[in-house]
Amino acid sequence: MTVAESAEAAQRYDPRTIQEKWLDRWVKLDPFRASDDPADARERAYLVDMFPYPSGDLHMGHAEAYAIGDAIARFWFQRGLNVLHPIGWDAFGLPAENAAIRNNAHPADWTYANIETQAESFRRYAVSFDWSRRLATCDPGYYHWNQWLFLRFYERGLAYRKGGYVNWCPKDQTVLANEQVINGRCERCGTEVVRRMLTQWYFKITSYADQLLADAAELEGRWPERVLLMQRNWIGRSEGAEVHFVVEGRDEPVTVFTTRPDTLYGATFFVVAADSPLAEQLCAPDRLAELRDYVTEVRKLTDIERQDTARQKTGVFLGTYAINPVNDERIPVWAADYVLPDYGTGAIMAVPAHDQRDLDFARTFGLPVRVVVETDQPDPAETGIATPGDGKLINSGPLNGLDKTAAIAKIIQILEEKGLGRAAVNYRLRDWLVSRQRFWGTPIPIIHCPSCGEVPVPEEELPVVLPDLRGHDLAPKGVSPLAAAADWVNVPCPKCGEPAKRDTDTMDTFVDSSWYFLRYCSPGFTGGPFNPDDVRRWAPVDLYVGGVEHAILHLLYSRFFIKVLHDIGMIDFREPFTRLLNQGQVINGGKAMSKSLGNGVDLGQQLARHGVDAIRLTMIFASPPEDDIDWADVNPDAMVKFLGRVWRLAADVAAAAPAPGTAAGGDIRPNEGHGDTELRRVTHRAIDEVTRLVEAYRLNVAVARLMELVSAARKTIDAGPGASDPAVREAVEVLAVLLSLFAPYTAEECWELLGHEPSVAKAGWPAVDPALLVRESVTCVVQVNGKVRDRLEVQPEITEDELRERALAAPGVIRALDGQPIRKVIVRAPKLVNVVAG
RNA sequence: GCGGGCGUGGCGAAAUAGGAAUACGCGGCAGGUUUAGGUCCUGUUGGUGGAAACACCGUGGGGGUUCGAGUCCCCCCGCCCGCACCA
Repeated sequence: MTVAESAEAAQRYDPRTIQEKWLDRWVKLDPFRASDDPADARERAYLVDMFPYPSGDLHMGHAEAYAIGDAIARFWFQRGLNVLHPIGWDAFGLPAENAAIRNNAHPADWTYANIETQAESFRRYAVSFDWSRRLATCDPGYYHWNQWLFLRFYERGLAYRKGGYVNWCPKDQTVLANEQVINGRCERCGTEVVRRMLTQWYFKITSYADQLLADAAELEGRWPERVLLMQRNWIGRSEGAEVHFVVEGRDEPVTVFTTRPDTLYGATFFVVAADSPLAEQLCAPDRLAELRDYVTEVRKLTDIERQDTARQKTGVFLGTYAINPVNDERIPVWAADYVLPDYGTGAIMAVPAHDQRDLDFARTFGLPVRVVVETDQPDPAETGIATPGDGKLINSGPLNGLDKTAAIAKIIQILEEKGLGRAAVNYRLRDWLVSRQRFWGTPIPIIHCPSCGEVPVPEEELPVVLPDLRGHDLAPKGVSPLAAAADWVNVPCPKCGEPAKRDTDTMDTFVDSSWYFLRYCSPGFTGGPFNPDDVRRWAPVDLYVGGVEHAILHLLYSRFFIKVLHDIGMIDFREPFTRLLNQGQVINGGKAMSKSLGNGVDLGQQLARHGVDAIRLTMIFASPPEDDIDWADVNPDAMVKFLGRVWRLAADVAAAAPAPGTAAGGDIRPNEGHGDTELRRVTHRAIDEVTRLVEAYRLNVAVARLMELVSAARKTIDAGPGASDPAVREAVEVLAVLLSLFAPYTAEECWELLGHEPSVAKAGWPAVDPALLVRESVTCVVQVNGKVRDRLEVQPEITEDELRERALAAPGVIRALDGQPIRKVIVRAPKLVNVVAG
């Protein structure tokens, strides 16, 4: 490089050189360590970005999510808070196993290699993490505590094993939780899920259904409304009653749940889920063969077919009768697949007149329909349209004449008095199936002993470390690959010492992610999952940033875990995430990026082409954080251009008025009222507005304000007092600090050009001079009949009378009035006058 | 079907508490700098009419409340998301 060339390079904004320089310095400086010092008086703040799954390198979606979280974390740092902003990896899971099968390697090799790649990319992406706290859930030092927590759940009856129908993914050869079945398909691979009868481990999340629902109210306004709504729907609380029906030939009554006990007199038949054990129990012996044939047919249906509501109703009569407890009527018992075995009690009373599904069934099989709620709608038996429930009860004995609410109360009272039923609440939520027949997960710390049964692994023997199994076949076979590790499986029973076997299933990875944000508080702690003192200091998480795809799964499970830990007495709060911010997705050409569409955008290439700062700024500026960004609609070069303008401002200031020595600590130099007042007003308004905008997560608008500040500073240099004006230095120093939230490399470089060290990250948020926010004059809009006809420059403190007078004299007003009489004048000093005429 | 959200320039988007619609950026147009292109800088850019001043229209459509509505209320249309035989 010649001297002339290097001189020119020095005057050009060069993102690449800047990046390399600061990346190096930050590693040494490590500016974002959270302080655990109890004597640190700064207010603490805890921000967590949902941790990534280490499948390859970071992608465009990560770039958006972490740019948003980082802007807010850096804002908190600049505001002087003691910020905890950690990172880790959700490192167990199927893709690692599948990659290991493909490459005949160990899942750990693939996982840890990807973690290193992502960690390096995070550094380059300049995210303000406290790197001393990084964790990976596949470390034995982490999953040790999954096992420990599992045993705490087990002790309290919150972890249990039961047989029953489960969702089974034939491709992944493992069971799935209900939450992982999306439209009848596997959440991971999209394969249609089938039902299988298996014995599996569950967490009793249903015990917390009411609390999960009740506490959601506290999150109102702090979590996105749609997430709360999805959770409420998922929990699916309904109020009603349980009613006991005696079935002829059976001693024990059968209980049904109904939300409409008031229509009990309209029950004309009884339906039990065909594939529940109850169906066989209620079936007359001579009908058993028919029932079994029917169940075989039902089994052939996939969940997707079964959920098709347009499907013709099917079922079989079981040859028995149930007795309606309020009128002793004999009603036939049927088995059908429209009644679900695992909702309510798996049996219903059918009221065809007022329930569409029951009516469809009744019409298919010629069963009677009896109207018990009087409405102005035509007869359901004729129209095939069930009439809804609001009206006066008829044909219902003591309920006649009552409306719905009164009838429900009355019938519940009658049922309870006679011991025939009671008021009841039912939830759609089912227990969380946590065992998986896969290798790469946390081993379940239970030993099965032929004589002692389930025996917890003693605490001092934790962690139960995964066997290596390197070179073994990890391919899914429907039983856990761990079963093949004979040395590992066969152990003496901890209780009796006789030969026993380890449980070979592993835990759902959502167990790992249900509490990782507590582990960050003390990642090396060996006395428990977390150090309670540290958790008390930092948790709950003040702001949680991540995608809406976890609205139910992860967020519901985490809330459940926190409630259990609270009840165990390990923590003193009941909700994990005080605020939740769901960022949008990065799409391309209106569609999600995907290999099959060939519309993927590679983050590495984007960063190489435009630089980290420009990509971060593109992500922030494109739209509000919650909205999707269509990469086809954005232009990172525009951000490069903007960053170049900022850099040149700093270069101009440095050249025009070299800083008098270096200001260590890096405070913005007090301006003491010098320089161009107009620019100073713009600067202080920018500080004020950006502060409020970032606090409200309105980051795209905050960037727009920075752009305005850049334009104002440029004008002052080129067409005003020039680059040596103190107001210009002040503007550019402020700009560097504000910009550091979004474009840290460029901000650092500017800060250094302005004569500061060691890092803009240590600068502190600039203070607003309130005197500069007061406007000298205000533009008053003068309307005639609501239309703007003139504008006046007025003093902010102008009186209503004076303003009215001036407005009526304004030329635009006189012209618009054209002699019409004035009926009314509305004055909103100092901004608006509306003259009503005619 | 049920529940929720959203419709603003050619495009991404702004608009404290009902008070200047379209901030900021992209794209377009014009000019300056430049040998040229690019870079950079400046101006301009909702529609219609007009030389201009200016007028009229304009936030999916229709109605309403109000001195005043992108914002509040009612009806409709369109798009997106969630749930979906949940008794």
